[in-house]
Amino acid sequence: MSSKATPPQPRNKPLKRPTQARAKVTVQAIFDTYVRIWQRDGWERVTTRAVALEAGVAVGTLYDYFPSKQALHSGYVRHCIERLLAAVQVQAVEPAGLSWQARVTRLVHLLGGVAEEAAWFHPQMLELEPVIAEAKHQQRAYNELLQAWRRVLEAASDLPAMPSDAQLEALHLMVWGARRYALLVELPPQRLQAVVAAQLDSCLRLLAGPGEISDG
Amino acid sequence: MSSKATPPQPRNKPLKRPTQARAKVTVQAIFDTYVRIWQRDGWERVTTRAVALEAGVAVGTLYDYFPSKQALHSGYVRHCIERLLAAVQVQAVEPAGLSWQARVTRLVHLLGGVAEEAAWFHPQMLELEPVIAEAKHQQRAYNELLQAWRRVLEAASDLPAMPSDAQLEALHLMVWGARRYALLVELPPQRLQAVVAAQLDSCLRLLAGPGEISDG
Amino acid sequence: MSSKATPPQPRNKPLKRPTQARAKVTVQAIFDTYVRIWQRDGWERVTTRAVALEAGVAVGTLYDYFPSKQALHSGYVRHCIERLLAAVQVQAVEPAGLSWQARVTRLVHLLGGVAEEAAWFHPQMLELEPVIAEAKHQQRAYNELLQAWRRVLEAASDLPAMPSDAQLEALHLMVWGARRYALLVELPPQRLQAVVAAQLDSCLRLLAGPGEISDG
Amino acid sequence: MSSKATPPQPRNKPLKRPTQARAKVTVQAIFDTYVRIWQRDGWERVTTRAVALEAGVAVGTLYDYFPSKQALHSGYVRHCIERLLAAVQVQAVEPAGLSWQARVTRLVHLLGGVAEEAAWFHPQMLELEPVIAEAKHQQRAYNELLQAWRRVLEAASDLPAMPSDAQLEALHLMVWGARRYALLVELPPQRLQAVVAAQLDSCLRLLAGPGEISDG
DNA sequence: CATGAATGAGTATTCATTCAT
DNA sequence: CATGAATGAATACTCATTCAT
Repeated sequence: MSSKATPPQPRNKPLKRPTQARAKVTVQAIFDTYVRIWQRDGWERVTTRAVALEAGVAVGTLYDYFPSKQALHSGYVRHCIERLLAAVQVQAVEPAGLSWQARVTRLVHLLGGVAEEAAWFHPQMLELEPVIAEAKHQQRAYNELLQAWRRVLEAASDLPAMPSDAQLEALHLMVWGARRYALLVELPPQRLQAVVAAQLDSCLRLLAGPGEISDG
Repeated sequence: MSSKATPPQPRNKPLKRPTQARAKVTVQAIFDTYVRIWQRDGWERVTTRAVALEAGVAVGTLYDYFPSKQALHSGYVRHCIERLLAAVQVQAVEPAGLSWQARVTRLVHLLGGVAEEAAWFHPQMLELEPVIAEAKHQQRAYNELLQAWRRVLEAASDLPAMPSDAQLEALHLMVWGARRYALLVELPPQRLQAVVAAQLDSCLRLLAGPGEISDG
Repeated sequence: MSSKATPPQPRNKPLKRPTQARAKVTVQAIFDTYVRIWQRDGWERVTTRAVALEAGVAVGTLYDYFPSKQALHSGYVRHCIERLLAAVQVQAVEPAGLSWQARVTRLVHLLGGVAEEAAWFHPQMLELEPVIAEAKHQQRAYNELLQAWRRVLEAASDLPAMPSDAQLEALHLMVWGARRYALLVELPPQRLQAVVAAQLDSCLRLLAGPGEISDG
Repeated sequence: MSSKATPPQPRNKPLKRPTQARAKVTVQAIFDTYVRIWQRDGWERVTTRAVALEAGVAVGTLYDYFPSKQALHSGYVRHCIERLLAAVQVQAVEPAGLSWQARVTRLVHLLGGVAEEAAWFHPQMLELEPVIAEAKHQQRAYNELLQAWRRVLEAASDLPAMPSDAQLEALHLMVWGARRYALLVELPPQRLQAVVAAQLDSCLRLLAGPGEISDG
């Protein structure tokens, strides 16, 4: 009888799912434009209108697939992490018959190479992620990558001893965290290369066994 | 209707330098409020108006000290990094007569402890920094911390061999980057502790000497 | 990116007339959904898309029958008023041989009961009508209902004296306006009932004849 | 440590209260413009931007005093009802020594005259009120006006008999509701005048006493 | 000097309407 | 002939910044 209306609640689901081929193209164009604007003009210039227009669609179309700017960002990050994990999972164990050192070296380079591989891993984006979204994406990636390390090492039958969980985490944190930090401070490629070599050396030593450290 | 303000034209210079004691107190209050609001209410709530009001000054006064929001942020980060570097520089070399291992251990813990030490090093803030400002602060901190490592190791007369520049950088990147990354993924304290131990072990090995790594 | 629609240029005529039986069903479904959404979710949620989808047709189909949202609303209100007037006209004169008091009582209750009778007379809707459409529907209903009063009273041969036009209008305005206002302020049923009784009493007196009013 | 931020909740209090004289002028200008645009251009054209600009202030200034469009509307309606009630309360009892008939006549004309008195009582606005806001304003006005009737009648010592509560409500509903409805259907002034006379007559009879109604 | 009222460009988001399929 | 993907003008609201008092 009176104005008992359900309170307006923001949409949280996309109106449409990109089922048709045409729609998939649209979504991909939006993702591409999203990251392009970010990199070219900075975060402040990433507006839904700008993304939509530069992607060649109307704002309304963007909102057909992403119910909010936040959802666009989350969707993009999920998309990226999916690709990252897929790449790691496939390549990490692939060529059989490698020494464990070779395997680890491959993985370190694979993880490191991720940055140059594509714009979708621009460090600024991941840096900002926890601020504008939640840490869950990062945490998922962290755990998945930890598993990747484990699988690589388990596949290496000649490894002297499987590292402890803590060692594994240390390994991953050092390799991945150092890489992220290097991108952040924009370490020149040459220095980066040298650093990666030193880092790899360190990893191999850690995995090679206890060794002897003289503690005077 | 009354005062028609000309459209915002950002100034280039701060109008005042905090030369007087009273001014320093004001600036400190602004800094404190800045980080307090950030932590309590999130980045979205950090507005110049909110900061000024909660700091007990008028918005205009805030703008007397900081010509823009950007300048406020930069000023705050500079302030933090100054304190960080001061702490490192003082403590790193202080107690003479330590073994190099002890020195390195001290430094690693010092760097690691920095995050829990105080709010002025809130990780979210540094994560966001490159997005809303430039990378220069991070770069300066990076270089200064690299010097800290060098000084610590140079002060250790019993160190077998001074590491190469690349090794030094690798060392720092791993320690610092891993720590940042651990904060990002919110690694539980217990696991963090184990990881730090493993990491420290790795650092000590690296510095202990070339060792032998059998590369099949 | 695909179909660039020209900016909305409202058409002037409905493209189809619901001549076929199937079309009438569709129109009825749209009307039903229109009012259902309004009542359930409030005016803000009444969007053409929502109406069409919930009615089980495509938006485009809705626009085949109604050239604009405005037209949909107007069509619905016309539909309602048609039904209201039909009900009044049929019932008002029907049982012959009633006293004029009984006739008036019947009409008052009929008019009053209209609100509780069905959703198609939701008061909010009529309240909003003049805002989003024109007053013409209300005016037409007003005039028709005035005629209903006249017919009822003309059919009552035992009525002492036919009231003047002004009296007739006063009668209707009081009965109908009071009812609308009562709905607006959500008068509780019990109080409403008492009020209706008093009101009816007043009507009967007015019609009974001049009476005597001592005006000091 | 992480992004535990209080969720952004829309402001519900004005940032400023119009304490200074200048501010009061501003608020009044906003109110005037609000109703002017509504009447001149219709509800659809009432946008916060339009109101602010035509009132000669910036949008931000409007939002300094009204935290939302809803609040602006509510504030305006409250403002109007306040004025209405003040007028009624003052004038209803004022000239002592009047007959009860004269008092009632005065009140009826006072209530009726309200519409011509000022734009702030435009019927469309009150019609829309329950849709975009809550019924509470209307209910408050209803109750206050009921009290006005009671006071007026209590002040009339020569009134034959105090009407029952139901009769009082019926009286007010008829007078006020009829007037609202007459405005809605845009009854021409001449007919309105005649109707008011008939209505007044009816009221006086109702109050004069039981009378005799022959019910055949 | 400090103040805080006023500014207004800019943001995310909605929804009536069209038309290619 | 129905469909629903795409359109984009328009809206409420924010907040860094200024300057008259």
